[in-house]
Amino acid sequence: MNHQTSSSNQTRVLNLIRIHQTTTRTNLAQETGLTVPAISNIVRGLELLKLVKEDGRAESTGGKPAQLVSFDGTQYFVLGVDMGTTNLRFAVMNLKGQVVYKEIIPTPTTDRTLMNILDTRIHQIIADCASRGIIVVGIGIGAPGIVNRATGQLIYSPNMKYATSEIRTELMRSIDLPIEIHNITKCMALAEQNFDNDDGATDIFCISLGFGIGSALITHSELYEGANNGYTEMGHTLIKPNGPLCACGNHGCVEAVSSISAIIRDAKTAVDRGEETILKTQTPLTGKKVFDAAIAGDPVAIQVVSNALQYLGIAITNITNLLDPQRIVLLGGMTNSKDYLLEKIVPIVQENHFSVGDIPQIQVSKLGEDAGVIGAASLIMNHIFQSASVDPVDWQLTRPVMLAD
Amino acid sequence: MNHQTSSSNQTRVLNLIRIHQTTTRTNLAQETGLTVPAISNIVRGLELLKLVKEDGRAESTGGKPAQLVSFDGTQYFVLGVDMGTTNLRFAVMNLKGQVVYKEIIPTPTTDRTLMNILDTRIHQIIADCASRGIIVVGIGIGAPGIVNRATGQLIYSPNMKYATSEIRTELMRSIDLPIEIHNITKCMALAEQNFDNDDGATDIFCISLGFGIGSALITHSELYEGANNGYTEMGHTLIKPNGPLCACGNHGCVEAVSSISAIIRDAKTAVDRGEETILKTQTPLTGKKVFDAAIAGDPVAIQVVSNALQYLGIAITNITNLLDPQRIVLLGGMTNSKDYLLEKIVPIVQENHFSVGDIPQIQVSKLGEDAGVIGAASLIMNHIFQSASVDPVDWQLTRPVMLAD
DNA sequence: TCCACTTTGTAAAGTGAATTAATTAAGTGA
DNA sequence: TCACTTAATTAATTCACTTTACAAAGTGGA
Repeated sequence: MNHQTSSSNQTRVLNLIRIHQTTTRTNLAQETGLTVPAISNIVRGLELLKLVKEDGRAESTGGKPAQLVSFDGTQYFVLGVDMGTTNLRFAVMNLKGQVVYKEIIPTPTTDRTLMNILDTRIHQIIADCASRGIIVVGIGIGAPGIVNRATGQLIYSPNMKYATSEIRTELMRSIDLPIEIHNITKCMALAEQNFDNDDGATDIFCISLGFGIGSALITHSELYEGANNGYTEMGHTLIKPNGPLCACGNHGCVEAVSSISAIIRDAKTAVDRGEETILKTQTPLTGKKVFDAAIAGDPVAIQVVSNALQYLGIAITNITNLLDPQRIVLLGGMTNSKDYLLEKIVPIVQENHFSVGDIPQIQVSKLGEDAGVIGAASLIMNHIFQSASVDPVDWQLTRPVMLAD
Repeated sequence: MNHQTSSSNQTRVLNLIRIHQTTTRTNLAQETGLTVPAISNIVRGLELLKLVKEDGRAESTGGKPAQLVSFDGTQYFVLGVDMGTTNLRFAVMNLKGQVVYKEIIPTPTTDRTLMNILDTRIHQIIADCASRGIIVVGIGIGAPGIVNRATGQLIYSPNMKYATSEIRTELMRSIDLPIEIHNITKCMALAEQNFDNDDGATDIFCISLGFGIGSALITHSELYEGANNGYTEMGHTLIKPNGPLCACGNHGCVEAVSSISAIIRDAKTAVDRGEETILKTQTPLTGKKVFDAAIAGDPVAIQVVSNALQYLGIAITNITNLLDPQRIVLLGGMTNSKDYLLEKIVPIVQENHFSVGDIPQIQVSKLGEDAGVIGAASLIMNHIFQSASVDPVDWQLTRPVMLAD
């Protein structure tokens, strides 16, 4: 029987420990197919890296009780930045996604102030944390729009017009830490995989429901990138022929029909038409106000929200019929109205899906508003998890599909 | 630098040689990150297995000319079976997909005759080949409908009503060779990846356009299976609200609007309405006849086909916007009218796609009617490619994600 | 309270696939 | 012909794993 060398087995063992949170050497040996002495060696290495720690003993199962081995995510920290269209969110967290520092500021409205704020806040936060003994090992950034992760360029971002395309390159000039940037929904998908995935699903479809609608897909336990620059946007699939104009220039995109922007637009139209609704008094209108009015029974709000969610439900049904993922996760501002959202959408999918058995799980992320920053930080964390090393030198090697030297 | 042990590196080297068709040891060393002596060892092993052969010398590049190493797919053979709704296709081919024996018979119309025919023809073909010195090492079967590859069960197949769900289990009773069964479009996707993939694309979306419409997806260079039984059917996504009734029971599925069945149905309806068309004289109507009439300029045929392809074009645009694959491949009976098909569909995608740059490649498979049998055979071939072994004992090991012992 | 048994874990020797280093082989070009 | 380049093998070494043996720490029955 041939097995694999440590560099590879070390990451396998690390990730098994991470998934189990706490386990035994014997169990790791069974799951990997390696022998117990080999596992002992590997675990010893991970302990030296402070990625794993001994954690008491298990109950005896008829013999010597096993020493428990558990993931130690508390020794290293990553800064995640969520570049939202309304707010910039910063969070420093450990490798378990536990946030130790958080900051939210309004998104500046011009190109230069945006870059300046990003640069100064990042420096400040890293310094603040350092003074508390918290050493940040890398920075992950999530941005709305199409991002080329390899080059770090923001390719297309109609909802983030004051961002330059060279955010990462510019920040790298003054910051001497690994920096990664990616599409915010793709980041969220990484967060879901790392920190909201108790059943270890390998195929997860994520939908972020905010002013825009984004999507991201995990297949074979890896983020699906898409060709070239990765235009993987469920929000810009056609759901309503000859429907409303979308920010992308087409008509009838899911985003143009089912996003918070679309709901606010339709609510305003109804108010302007003079329809009888409590929304008249709620200026400025927000998505949450329209949802709350619908939940409270306001007929105009119900009409507006139901219309949006009807199309969204069909769009999600098409995802289940096309991809049959293990789980569909909803994220973003709209999930503030979690119960109402699921009550409306799940029955639509159940009624229209193709498969004979059950539909995939459809759930709202447990990560809430932190999903973005945790996902952004996951861009960096995944390097650690996939190389079993906290040294950025080792991270490069594993990225372009196992090229050595 | 740590690399991996032979069992894993052997498959990497084998597949690199397969992709290059012919290459040099030095080049393999560069691509794998291994050293030349290590590659030499691995290649020697593959030569003993008769999966690789020496193949002359390269031109000198200023020093000793390199010995060329090439993939030898001619020593082992696999039987592929395409269980079509109208025809059963059998083909024996080598590991390069080169067919050495082919047979097409009409699909029987009852359960028992279907199983009997399958059983007797497979035995006969294997015996015939054996007498010519062609040893078949395994059998792959592609079936229309939902297939659980792990259990070998046909879960759901409205277009194949005379098939039992236990095709594989029943055949295994009398055939002492590895047998695999999977959804036919998923098989075709494997064929595309193995034998119609010169640029080494890692993310490919395949659509089979026949009496039904099937789909399959390759991501991260691996077949995407979907949850549970894998209901991954683009043909049953909704494209036309309140559209025609589909075989699945829903209304307005892509299959109900854009398949050959749908085209024939609409053509018949037009004829029945008494519209002026040469299709009146063409009984029984077939998909090809309607396409040919459209190509010849018959206005009713043009109307029927254009309507089907308009919806198909939008459905494909939604795929590009959602997944942005490197390539979309069209297969199945409708691709007999390849030029007309692409002329109609590509402009629709170009007009409606979301991405700023080019749309993904959209092309008709070069494998033609053999795509099904080659794909079915690929179920077996991939075991060889992924284990670098022709011994079925080794195949089991690599399937459930690297379990040893 | 032993004692046989089970399970866990380590220590030490052996294995095998990789590495490095040295050498041979086979070309090019001045 | 000679210096140089590139290709490939051989031989010694390294290192992650395995195998084997044994120690440690529990259970349970007489």
